[in-house]
Amino acid sequence: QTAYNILISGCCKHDRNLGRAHEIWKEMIGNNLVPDVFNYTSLMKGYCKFGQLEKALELFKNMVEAGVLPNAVTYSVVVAGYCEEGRIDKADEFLNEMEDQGIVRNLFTYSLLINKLCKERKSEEANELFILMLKRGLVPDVVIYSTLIDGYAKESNLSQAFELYEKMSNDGITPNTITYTNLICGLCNSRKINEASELFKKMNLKGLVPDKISYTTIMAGFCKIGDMKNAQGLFTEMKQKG
RNA sequence: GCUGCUAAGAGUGGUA
Repeated sequence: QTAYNILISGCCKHDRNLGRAHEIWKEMIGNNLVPDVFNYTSLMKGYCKFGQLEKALELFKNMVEAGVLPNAVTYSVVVAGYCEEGRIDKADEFLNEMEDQGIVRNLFTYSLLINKLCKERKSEEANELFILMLKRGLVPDVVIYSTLIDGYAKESNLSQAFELYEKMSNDGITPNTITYTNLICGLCNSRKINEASELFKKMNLKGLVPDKISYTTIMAGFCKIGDMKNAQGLFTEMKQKG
């Protein structure tokens, strides 16, 4: 059963293998195995990821009818599917149904909604949701903070972005490479390359190792203002460090 | 084809 799930989830990573995933699914059933919540969720994720939300919803119905209880992961997979289609309203509705079933919203479900709102450049709404989440007693983590920071940074609302950065530090949550990259990206887009550069150094001083994305982000910032010299310097450094 | 290796969340820029 677990072996089947490895195959199914593996197939679900590329849309061209979705059909294959379904065949494995059928084979599994043909071998008298009853799909469990993992199997359902894996296949549903494949469908959600590649724009076939209807099929995922059908599976959801099937599993409930078969007496297999969806868990928080199952719900969040569907929520991700709704978000993918830009249906935040439906996603939220679905989460209400989840809560009716006695499963509370967690960091993952909030993160999905917050991320989608941020991507739609609705950071204020995202922030309101974030505050609601806090009121419900959930403890934010570095992912949620980074998501929100990115949202504000992308709206060029740098003051809010840095305010959150301060807040998370006060809350004892350590910013990671992604958090810094998000801030740096915001600074670069506002042509504040000097501040971006400072932050990049600060990040290194804190022992964080810039990755490929950190480098390309700040390099793009230098390129943007025509400072090819520094851009190339960073590129050299990047190659040296592997 | 790019970054795969067992179910859910975050970051850059891409070429056909």
